[in-house]
Amino acid sequence: MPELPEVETTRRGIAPYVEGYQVRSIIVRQAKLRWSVPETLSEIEGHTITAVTRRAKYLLLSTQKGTLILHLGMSGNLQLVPADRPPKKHDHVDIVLSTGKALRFHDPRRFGAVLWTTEDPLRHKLLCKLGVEPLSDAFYAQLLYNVSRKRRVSIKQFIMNAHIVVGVGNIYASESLFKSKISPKRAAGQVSLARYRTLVDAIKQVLSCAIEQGGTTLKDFVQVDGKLGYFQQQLTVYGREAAACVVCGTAIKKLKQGQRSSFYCPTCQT
DNA sequence: CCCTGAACCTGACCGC
DNA sequence: TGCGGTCAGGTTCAGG
Repeated sequence: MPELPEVETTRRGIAPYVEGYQVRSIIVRQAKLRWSVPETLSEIEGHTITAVTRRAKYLLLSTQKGTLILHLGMSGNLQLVPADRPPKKHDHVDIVLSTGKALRFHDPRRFGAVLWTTEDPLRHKLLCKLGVEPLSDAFYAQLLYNVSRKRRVSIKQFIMNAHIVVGVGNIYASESLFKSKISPKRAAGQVSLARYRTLVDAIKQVLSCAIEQGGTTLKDFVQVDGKLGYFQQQLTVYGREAAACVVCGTAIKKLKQGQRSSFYCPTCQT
């Protein structure tokens, strides 16, 4: 379910109900997620969550004792529910708070993760090799240009590589390339500095716009309050195979790149 | 180091 | 109604 805007929307949604409150208990109904939920996660019980932050698509719940690391995978979501509400199918983990509410992790496909570290979370194995945040000043055209020289991988796969830049998921990768008029098939090493400037701007715009909209570009995005996000009909190419390009009317094409679907306008994007 | 493809898992949908 | 195949918003890992 989540791309970066959905994760950021989730972070903003839960923060007011979580920050400053104590964790009463952890309930694990299904420990087998992407990685097993560690037994040591119970160490968080009795500690106060001091901050909810995000790195890439990971949510970090900090306490004095350690940090709970959450990833929503493909199909995960977090909801704030009364702690005594009966769990539904795929409600794998509850973080029960002293307020009587629980942060409930739901994830049918179980590609998500709930981890615990007492070290600096940014040094964690999963976080330490991540690329730059797309909405930060550390993400700029010259960086992409330099890193992409001699790379033959497609530009689409290149911008989705989390070692380079994080948070550009499959939908927004297609959308950003359309906005910057670059073919997803073009080799990353064959993209000019000028075009990387356009692309970086497009990625920043597409992501921040989606965050402003509340991350509701995804049709089944469930917000923290349980409401379905209002699906904005604003995707210009993703999921629009054979439909008319919003700019020139050409039929949108679909192709597979690195096992993922890409959508593009063969006329506008070169 | 770079690149590709398999793997993890469930559910929805489509054609027969 | 059932069955098999395909597809889905992510990411790591093994191997060439």
